[in-house]
Amino acid sequence: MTSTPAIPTLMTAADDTASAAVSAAEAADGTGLHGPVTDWFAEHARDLPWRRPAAGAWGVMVSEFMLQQTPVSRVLPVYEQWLARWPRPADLAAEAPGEAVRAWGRLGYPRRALRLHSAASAIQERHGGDVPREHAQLLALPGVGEYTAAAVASFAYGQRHAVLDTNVRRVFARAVAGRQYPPNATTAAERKLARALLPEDEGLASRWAAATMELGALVCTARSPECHRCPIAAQCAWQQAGSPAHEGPPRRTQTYAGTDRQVRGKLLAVLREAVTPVPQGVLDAVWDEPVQRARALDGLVSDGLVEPLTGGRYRLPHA
DNA sequence: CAAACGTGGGC
DNA sequence: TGCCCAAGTTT
Repeated sequence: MTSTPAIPTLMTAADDTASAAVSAAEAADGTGLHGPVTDWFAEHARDLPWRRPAAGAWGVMVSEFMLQQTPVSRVLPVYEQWLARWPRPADLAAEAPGEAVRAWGRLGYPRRALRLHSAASAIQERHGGDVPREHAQLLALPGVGEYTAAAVASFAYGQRHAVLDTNVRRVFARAVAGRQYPPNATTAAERKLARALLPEDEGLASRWAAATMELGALVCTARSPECHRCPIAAQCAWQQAGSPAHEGPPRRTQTYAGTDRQVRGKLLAVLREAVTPVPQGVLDAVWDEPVQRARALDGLVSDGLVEPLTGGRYRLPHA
């Protein structure tokens, strides 16, 4: 290392110490963080099915859809059944979308099931049935955003991409910016930092992405981080600052009880279990407030999650 | 860019 | 009990 790559700051005066710490560590392995974090990962990584070589790019992609806003423990059983039933994108694409919604079970955010089905169809039509390798082509698939495109390219194909999920953002917020939590929405500064911290070597970059994510999931957790188990605790800006509590606007929380979302969930739960079309009256029983109930059902229909039939009957979408 | 979008487990 | 949080994307 003869030169020190520029490490962007997170743009606040409070981050001077963090920037200095990272810049100083540059002399070692690029950041001083790569070795400790990837070594820790090599020893402590969970043996998750989508990390096994047999999972393939499709397995990785399915897992990424399911893991969006959803804990690993709840994904595991659904993932196994899904891959057993639809081992390739073509297998899913050949099914009615409603079957994807049904198999999604209670994972939540069922539009993901619909989008995964659409993505499988797009893969079949545009990419000959193989999950594309290029970031731009991944990003063009339904339900694939910035994070998922980078994750599939990195985890499935070993490419060098900044993978910025909630875990990584929290790790960087603490280790580098010295803050307890990252901003509510991903910022340009965070993207810049993630790119700057990315190891040059492709293989190492891929492991780094998975390792920082795992560190955030297992050690540097939101509620009660276990800093005594952290491989970079000694270099952590937040630790060095005395673990200051979060400042600024409260992190946005979502309400659920009494919302349309809850009603949609109840309606769809009935339709998932039904083998034959469901009469309006059965759906009416899940929620007593008629205006909200109708609005929720309309929403499900316009989202393509529910198909209205003649005679006021409904079912999961067949095409 | 804020808001919508499910569900369940932990503390 | 009730709030917080979980590998985001879309509009």
